Amino acid sequence: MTVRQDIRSSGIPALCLSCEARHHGVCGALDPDHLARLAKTSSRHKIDPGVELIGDAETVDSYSNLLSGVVKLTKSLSDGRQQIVGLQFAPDFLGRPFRVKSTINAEAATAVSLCSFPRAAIERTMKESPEFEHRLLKQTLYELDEAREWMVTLGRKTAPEKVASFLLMIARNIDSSLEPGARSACFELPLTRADISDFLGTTNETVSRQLTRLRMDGVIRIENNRHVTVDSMSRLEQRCGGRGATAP
Amino acid sequence: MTVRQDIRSSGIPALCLSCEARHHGVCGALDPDHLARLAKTSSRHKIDPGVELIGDAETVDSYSNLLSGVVKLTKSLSDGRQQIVGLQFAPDFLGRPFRVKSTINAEAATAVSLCSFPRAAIERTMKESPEFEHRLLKQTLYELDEAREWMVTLGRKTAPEKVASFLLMIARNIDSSLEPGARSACFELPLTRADISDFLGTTNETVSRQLTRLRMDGVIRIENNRHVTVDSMSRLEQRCGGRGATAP
DNA sequence: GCCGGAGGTTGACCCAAATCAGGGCTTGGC
DNA sequence: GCCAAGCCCTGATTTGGGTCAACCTCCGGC
Repeated sequence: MTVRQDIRSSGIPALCLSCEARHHGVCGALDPDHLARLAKTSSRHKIDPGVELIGDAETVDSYSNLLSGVVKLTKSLSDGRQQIVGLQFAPDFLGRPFRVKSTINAEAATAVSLCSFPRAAIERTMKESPEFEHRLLKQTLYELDEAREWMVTLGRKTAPEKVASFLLMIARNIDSSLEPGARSACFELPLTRADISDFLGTTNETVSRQLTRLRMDGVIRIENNRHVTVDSMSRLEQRCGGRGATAP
Repeated sequence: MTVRQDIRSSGIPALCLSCEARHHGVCGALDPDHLARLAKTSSRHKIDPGVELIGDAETVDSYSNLLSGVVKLTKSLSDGRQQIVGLQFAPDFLGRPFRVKSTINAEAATAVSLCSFPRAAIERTMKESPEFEHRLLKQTLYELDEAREWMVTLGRKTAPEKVASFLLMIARNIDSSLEPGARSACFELPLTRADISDFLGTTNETVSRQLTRLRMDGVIRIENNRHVTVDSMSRLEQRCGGRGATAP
């Protein structure tokens, strides 16, 4: 409480205020001294869709908090085949600790604004504040869970199930007012059809076909290619291929 | 050094000695006091292939270090489709911090021996020793990298490429004497054909066909279904579909 | 020895999704 | 207004790998 007050009054970027909203914010854990010191080194950036964040000279040696927008993490094979291996939403933390060269590309999927810190500042904070590292561990564990969830989708689901699962995941991440038992949802798709297919391991034609099928069946509506309304969340869930059953 | 001496003389299980072998061992980071206290709570187990480790009453409330053997982490859909989302080799650390119910199944793929600690002891150590948590963060980051690497394989590689990639990964994990530029390798497959297909998102028939194709082409030899000799690592690598190129 | 089951291989067939191709809508530049 | 470039949709065709089925080998039990 006091911490957050202090942040607000000292003009530290808004990201730190929102960190507690999702469990993988990393700043909320800091005491006021560390926060203030970290804040002095921070800088804000606005990034256009399609711009690379990692591999770019300006940001390669920094860590950032994502303030708004969506960032896609991709890996490619040498012949051009590409796979999206993760999506980051505000207020996720961007950057890979303990590693100089990343094998992952990060690219703005939508317009993105972020608040970045020099590598040295973050690593110093990490050393001095165990609680900060603890938060980072939690975010990493969360991302690992997400990645493994998608491995099931990539390896075992059919094309219709993949697209339904994707819509559900986006709905839950974008439409933050969404309750677990909500009957409908409404959001802007942060990705093009081609991006979605890179995420799902299919082609843009297949994504397009499955979306029209969902439209025809009255499960969703789409306006302007991007604005999606899910009329029946339950019917969308049914098409995801059966949520993980741990016991046989 | 002294630490490792102390461990040996105090009869602490061997796992702690091997932790420094791979970067994701977690015990090497502890000071002697913590180590000794942790060691008192430890117990050793031998597990047969096919036995579930998580979901089982005896081990659900504990963390373990894997001493030998291979453990597969799986997720299933309600209709029975299954995906292996991770493999753990000695001396990996098993267990999911900060979470009571796991959505993941862990099962011994081969005969396994492990050394387990009660949940409370590990969590206490984690609180008191930031260095311990730091190691855990590193292991988690490493597993995240592995998971993302496999997402590319699952989403974008063909069946022949998948099988070649799998063999290469196993070779690198099992045959620990393997140098990056080695010309050949030799190891026991820790998984059945069905397991391999669950890992690669295909069927056992496809795995079998691709293995015979590799045999016919003189890239590998197989004895007793499990013992694999890679005669030409370079030709195997060529069939993996082109290692990740970050820049286009 | 006989039997049954698990794991592995191979062939024949078929289908879901990739590929190829064409066309429409929107947006921005000139 | 006109044109070009993205992005999206849809139809026709092809194919990689899934499905089904048969058979083999290796064990362990009795």
